[in-house]
Amino acid sequence: MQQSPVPPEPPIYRRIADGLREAILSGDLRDGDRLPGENALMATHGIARATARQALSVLINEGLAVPKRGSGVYVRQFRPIRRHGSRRLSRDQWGRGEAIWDSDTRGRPYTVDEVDIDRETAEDTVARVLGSPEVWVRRRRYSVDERPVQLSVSHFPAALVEGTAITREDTGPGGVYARLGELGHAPVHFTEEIRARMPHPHETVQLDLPAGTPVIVIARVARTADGVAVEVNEMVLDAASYVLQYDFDS
Amino acid sequence: MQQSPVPPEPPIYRRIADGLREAILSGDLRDGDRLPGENALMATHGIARATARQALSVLINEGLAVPKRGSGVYVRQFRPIRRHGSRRLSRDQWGRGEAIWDSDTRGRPYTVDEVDIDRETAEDTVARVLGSPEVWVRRRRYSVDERPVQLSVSHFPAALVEGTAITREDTGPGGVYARLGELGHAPVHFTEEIRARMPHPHETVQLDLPAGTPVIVIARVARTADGVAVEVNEMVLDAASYVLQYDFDS
DNA sequence: ATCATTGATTTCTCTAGAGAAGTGCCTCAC
DNA sequence: GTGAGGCACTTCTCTAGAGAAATCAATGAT
Repeated sequence: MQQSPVPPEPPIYRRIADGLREAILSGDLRDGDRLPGENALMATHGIARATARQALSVLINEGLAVPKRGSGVYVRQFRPIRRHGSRRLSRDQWGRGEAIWDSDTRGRPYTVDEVDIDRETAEDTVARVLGSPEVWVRRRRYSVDERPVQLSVSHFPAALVEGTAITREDTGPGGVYARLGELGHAPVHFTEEIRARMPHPHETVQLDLPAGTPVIVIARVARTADGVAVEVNEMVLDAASYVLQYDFDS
Repeated sequence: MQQSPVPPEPPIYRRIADGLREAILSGDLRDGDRLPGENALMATHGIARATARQALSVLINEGLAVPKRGSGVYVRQFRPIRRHGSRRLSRDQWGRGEAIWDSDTRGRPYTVDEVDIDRETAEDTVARVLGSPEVWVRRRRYSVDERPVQLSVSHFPAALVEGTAITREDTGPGGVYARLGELGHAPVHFTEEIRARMPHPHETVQLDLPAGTPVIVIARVARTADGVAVEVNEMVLDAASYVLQYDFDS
């Protein structure tokens, strides 16, 4: 147990990264600004290419910068979408509460890029919650402003939705929840479980994620008034594009 | 607009990373298992050290592996704590003098490592929400099983809590919410905003985060029945240690 | 004016090698 | 047995250099 009398200096690449990060977080470098590239860092600091790249990779993996091959390295922009979980209780009662984080509140239009509907045998966890091994699965990708921001996989008990519009691409007005209501299984209770992690490779491709961007994973279970689970929906969100909001009373 | 007839092969380091990832996700390599290191990859694939390191760094930045200097590279483990949102803040709990955190850990003991209480001038956003530029700030770090898992910074309007136990280290039974209740400002409405991002350097140090671990940031605003904000709490969570849960009705 | 080509710039991938620093195991002295 | 020292192994940091691939702007042909 010996005390280190002199804290060792951080390595070169880290000192350079620290300096650049400071410039970004302090606002000296703003969204879309160009960072000094490999060649610039090599010249100004007198270091090898690999060391310059290592410094830049720190910022890239932190999600603060994005490299554009053949062009340069740029400060990452962050303009999140606000996704409301439970708002109904609160909205009317105490009016508009002011938000902590800035976000794009005006509703930007969603588009659904890809739709894929199948009848499958569910994974164990999904099958257990839904009480049905056979499920209909709706996979969708949502985009905002031409940018993919969310993947969504919905599971429905096969016996429940067989033959309904839920098994077709166009679910009709009101979407799947309206159809479930018509079947006498209107979802009323919701549970959402939230995690965050680094994306898997296929998620990186489908969401077009740069390095250093985590994903938020939401697993939502919708239940009827009787407590019967009628939908399990797993959503994968580009974390840089979203702020989730939940309002509730004690 | 030319179609690429032959999809180009991914670079070596990526193919190696893909193989190792497959082994991890498929379960061939499990929590704590050791991955082939730099030297092993160099020998088996006939590549340079830098290339082997690049392959391993992919997995490390994805949070799937953790390097231990002088020892090796190991598969990462994931054991989350469940944090209940809308359910945990029930009046019953803090009315009975129980801390909020108790229900988070499901009986697992938590410790407060660091406590720091100050009177400060708040940032703009916090000042605006609380309607008070002067605030008392409580900074805390929570650990479970000797591991730091959460940083928490609470803000209270200075005029409201001046002279109360909220400005002292020991807030007494029931914590700050019980004290606010005694002052006639019991928090009833809650708003939580959630984001995920890569950690800042000081967060990496304070939470002892390995590379490739995002943080979940929660900004909670607590309001009285009149809609007056009495607390703004920003929490930073080790994303690998948490699952958030919110229950609500439509 | 519009389109194709060229060339400079930039990031990306990889090789080869070297020394520093931390870990863990084994051996040896006590 | 118990602790100290040594040694092999591991990751970490960095240098120097080279070609591939993408971008962007300028140039030239139509």
